[in-house]
Amino acid sequence: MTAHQPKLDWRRTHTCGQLRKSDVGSSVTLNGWVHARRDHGGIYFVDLRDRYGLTQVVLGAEHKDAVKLGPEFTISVHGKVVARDAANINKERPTGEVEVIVDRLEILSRSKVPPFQIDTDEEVALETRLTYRYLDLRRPNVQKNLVHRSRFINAMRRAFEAQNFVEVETPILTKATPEGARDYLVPSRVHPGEFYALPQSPQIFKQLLMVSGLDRYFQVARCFRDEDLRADRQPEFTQLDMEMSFVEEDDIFKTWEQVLKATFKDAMNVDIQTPFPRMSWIDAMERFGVDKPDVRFGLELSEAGEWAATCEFMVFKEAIAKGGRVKALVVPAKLELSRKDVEDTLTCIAKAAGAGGLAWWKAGKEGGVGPLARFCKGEAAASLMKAIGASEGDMCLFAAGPRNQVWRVLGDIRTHLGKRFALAQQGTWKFTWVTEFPMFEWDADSKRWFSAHHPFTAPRDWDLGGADVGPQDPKLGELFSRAYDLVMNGWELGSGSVRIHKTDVQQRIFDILGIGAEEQQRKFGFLLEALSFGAPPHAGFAIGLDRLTALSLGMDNIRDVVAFPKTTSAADLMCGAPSIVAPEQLTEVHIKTAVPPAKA
RNA sequence: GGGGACGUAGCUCAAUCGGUUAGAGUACCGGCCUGUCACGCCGGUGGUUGCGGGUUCGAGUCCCGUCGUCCUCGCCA
Repeated sequence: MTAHQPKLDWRRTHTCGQLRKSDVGSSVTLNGWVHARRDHGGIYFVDLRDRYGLTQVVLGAEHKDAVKLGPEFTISVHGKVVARDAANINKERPTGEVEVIVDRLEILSRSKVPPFQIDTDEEVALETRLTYRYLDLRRPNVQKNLVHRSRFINAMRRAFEAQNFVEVETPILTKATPEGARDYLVPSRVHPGEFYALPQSPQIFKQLLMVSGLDRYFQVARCFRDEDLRADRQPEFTQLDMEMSFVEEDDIFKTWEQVLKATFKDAMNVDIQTPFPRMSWIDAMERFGVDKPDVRFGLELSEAGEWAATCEFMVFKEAIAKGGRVKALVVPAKLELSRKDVEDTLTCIAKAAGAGGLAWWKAGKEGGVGPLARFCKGEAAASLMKAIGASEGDMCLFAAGPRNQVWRVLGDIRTHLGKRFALAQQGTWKFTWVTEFPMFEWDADSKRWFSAHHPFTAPRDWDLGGADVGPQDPKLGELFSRAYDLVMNGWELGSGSVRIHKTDVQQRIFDILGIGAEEQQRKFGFLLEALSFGAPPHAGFAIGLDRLTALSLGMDNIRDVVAFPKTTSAADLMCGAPSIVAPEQLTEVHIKTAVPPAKA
């Protein structure tokens, strides 16, 4: 007659971040990982950790198992919640006023000694962290980034749904595109010698959804680009992608301003300023020298062309005569740039940006100091100071040459100075819409035009002669598009455009890009066909969620907000991807590699 | 594809001008400790200095190559 013994239940009644003074007296069961252990001979303390926090559990001498507990063992403890003596309260922890006196300990899972310590904030080499990413993610500071990301994305979802958007999934196995980034290819088993491509973005599909009448679409979309990596670029990344019908730029801007305002409030309780200021691309370049200006600080570029045209400094004079530009960056005297700073560091930046050198002048009514001083005698000094808005003692830096180079030189220097003097106020999020980008960019190597944004972007000024010029016409470089970027704190967060919704316009753009009629049909026939069935005017936008969530945490490496990121060489150190595959697998998909089987 | 930095104990780092047996902290193992909270104290194990070659009486250190990680230029419609 064996009485039926109910099996002891090891499952938790509370999490490790939950217990407070109000729980004193109750019996609880906690599950978690052994974080830190403190053995005092007759008494043994364990900080038990789970996603929610740490709770100190106390084991008396009767628990012989306790001394066998290793770091990162997974255990279950049952016991009574007691209040700590005033002297023993840990003010650093939310659970620090209580502890659990354990009457039952069960080891759920043992652990090998971990390759690095989970219970410290010691910096560990990324190589090791990524190899054991599942352990790295146990570290509270790393884990909280993923939790934040989840909260952030869900807040965005709610904001879009509140505005009647429909979330639609688009294919991952799709078609290679001739323009843009390098595609990741997937061989087809069923169609020998043919390939799918992973999407660089859901661009064409979302436009087709507008043709379908979905009207408002969004998606948390994974995108793939086979290009080299950076701190802010992974080969696969996530966009919050959207598209709207019967709208123009304004509507997209307003929608996103609402979504981002709601998201920052919802996920972070941060109030961001809306509407976001708008700035044309040409203004951004002229004022800041870059298309993604950090507007948290001033230090804007000034115009020196008029002064340069009549000055005695031949480099300036000739630059203007050749149709180039001369601009200046006036660095206030209080920032204290030394001659060495200018002639070493800043000149180095200028040269890297394509300049021959960096002309400088410490402004002064008596002619100032520096290489430019001898051209600034008498009236010239005063007129230059007036032209560029400099005061006595300011350090004035000049770039002369083709406008793209002038912008870049001074833009790079401005960005550098912003970082060096910490000019940007931390903890603020300043958004700007940058609008009216150039339509085409000339590629000197292939001697043809490329879309600055993508080939489906509507031109702003179709009448400017664009409809008649041939595909080699330099005038195409003067055309602007209806593309726009969202910039925050000097980062490009996302981009979008008003789209072409007419077949003939789309065909004309393909013509200019050197995509012939036959190729247009083969590669984009379905899109051109779709546009011929009453396509509504539409526009869209996509934001890089990895960058946005990283920035909202004050980080500048997106690996910190990606669960399983890849290295600079696009490898996954944990699972060992990419890897060779069995010859049979290759045969099945009709692939023969040109690489000898060296690393087997 | 180019440039730069780095690679030493499980982890984080040190090692003088090229010179004795490559050290420290931490982790781990053993011992002690009933109020700690990154507990403390005592003792111990632990090294193909990424890998291969070269120079040298002698290489962690210098040279060449290679692999890996990071940053960056090109690239990323």
